[in-house]
Amino acid sequence: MDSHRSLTSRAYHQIREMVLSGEIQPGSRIQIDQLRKSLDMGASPVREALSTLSSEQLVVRSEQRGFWAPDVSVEDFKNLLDTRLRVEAIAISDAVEHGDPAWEERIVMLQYRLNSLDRTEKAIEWEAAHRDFHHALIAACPSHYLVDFCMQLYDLAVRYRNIARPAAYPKRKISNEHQGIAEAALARDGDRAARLLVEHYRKTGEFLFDCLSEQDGAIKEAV
Amino acid sequence: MDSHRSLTSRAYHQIREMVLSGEIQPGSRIQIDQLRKSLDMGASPVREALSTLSSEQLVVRSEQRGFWAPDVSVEDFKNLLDTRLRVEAIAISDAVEHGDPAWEERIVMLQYRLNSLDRTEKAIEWEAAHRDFHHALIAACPSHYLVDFCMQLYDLAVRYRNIARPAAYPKRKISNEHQGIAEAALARDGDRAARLLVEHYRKTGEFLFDCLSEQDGAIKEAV
DNA sequence: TCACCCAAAAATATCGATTTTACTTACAAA
DNA sequence: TTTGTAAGTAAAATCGATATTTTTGGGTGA
Repeated sequence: MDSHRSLTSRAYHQIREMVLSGEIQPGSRIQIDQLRKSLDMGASPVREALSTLSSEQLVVRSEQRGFWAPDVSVEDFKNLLDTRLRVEAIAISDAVEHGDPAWEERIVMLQYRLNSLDRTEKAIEWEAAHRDFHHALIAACPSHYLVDFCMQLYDLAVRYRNIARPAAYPKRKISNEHQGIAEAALARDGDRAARLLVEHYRKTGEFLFDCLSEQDGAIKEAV
Repeated sequence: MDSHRSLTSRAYHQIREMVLSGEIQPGSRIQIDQLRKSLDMGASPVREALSTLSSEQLVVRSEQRGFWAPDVSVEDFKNLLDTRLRVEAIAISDAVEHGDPAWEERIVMLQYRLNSLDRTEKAIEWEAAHRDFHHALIAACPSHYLVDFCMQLYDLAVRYRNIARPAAYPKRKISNEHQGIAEAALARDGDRAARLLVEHYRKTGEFLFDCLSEQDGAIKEAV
């Protein structure tokens, strides 16, 4: 990729992936020296990457004491989801209002791609396509501030999805939901698109919510 | 301050101030070596600070080519303001719904402090108090994601205010507007608080909008 | 005059080593 | 026991130097 030219950006992307995937456990310490060795680079690029990640909430920095993977909690996930629903509803309405033909075509293309990929067999590609699809929906929103914020929340939500580790994905046809949202967007029905998107997130959210609560329970029992 | 213990955080705050105040001109290059000397420290803390700032949109990073102060434009300010109005309206409604006595007391206290300070004679203190006041209004919003985002947008807006350099501040009594918002919030009238807050920002926004447009005109004439 | 290429200069990116800070353990005094 | 203190250890923070990359400026040929 173009953005992996410098060691700093390689470190950024790799550490980011480790946090999002749950490979680095929530609440656990992130040691610079250890990363430095496993990534085979000096401390500077690692520190820079961690600094950047910490202002994206993907890493928590404690002055003079190092870096940590953020804690997770049902409470936090509730806030995250709730914020996302409301902000992204605004973003998609804006996008529907301002989208041009290129915006439409990209949505169509990505929806097709998403349908072509098997979620479990081609997990990496599916993840990337899913993110691209949701980005494409709101990409025509004139405020890049809003779009960037939505994608930041998207990433944090994906982390919760990975950490909740659902035994199996729900049976409801997610691709149908995607199609509904895309159709509403392309039909320039902003309200409907927003409503369906919110519903889509809320359903996924509640499913994960249950997974998380079970884990919490299991942990408490173990103690 | 507590947060200035490390060189990195000193660098962060100082560079941030330089960008927000307009001391570093929009679009101009930010040279590491120059900063390193003027701040009297090594390159590492400076780079870390710049990395952090770049993911807060206060600095633009161009891979392998260094760092720059973000460009400004009327278009961008429009987006920024518009985003802010809508997101902060949500935040203050939430805060009004969830605020506790400590939240109320802090608003009262900060409004008093703000009124006691002269905007031109005690500019630094006024700025800090103004930021604290606006933060206090939304601080009871349960989603720290939303609150943090609002404050990020607040800072970007302050940058525009500093860059627009209004010859004189408008005559309208800003403290009255603040009081109106605070009263509505304390009376638990979320809708009214949101409406007044939006109005407050929009008025300031349009005022700055004019200043910026004039500057644009002046620049074009000079060329 | 203009476009193009190459060498010198400047600036960024990175590393390895040093310094500083925070945490832990051990021990002594109350 | 509890409290306080001091030495030792581990990790982060920082620095100075080196390696890479980009930019600049001048010269050449069409």
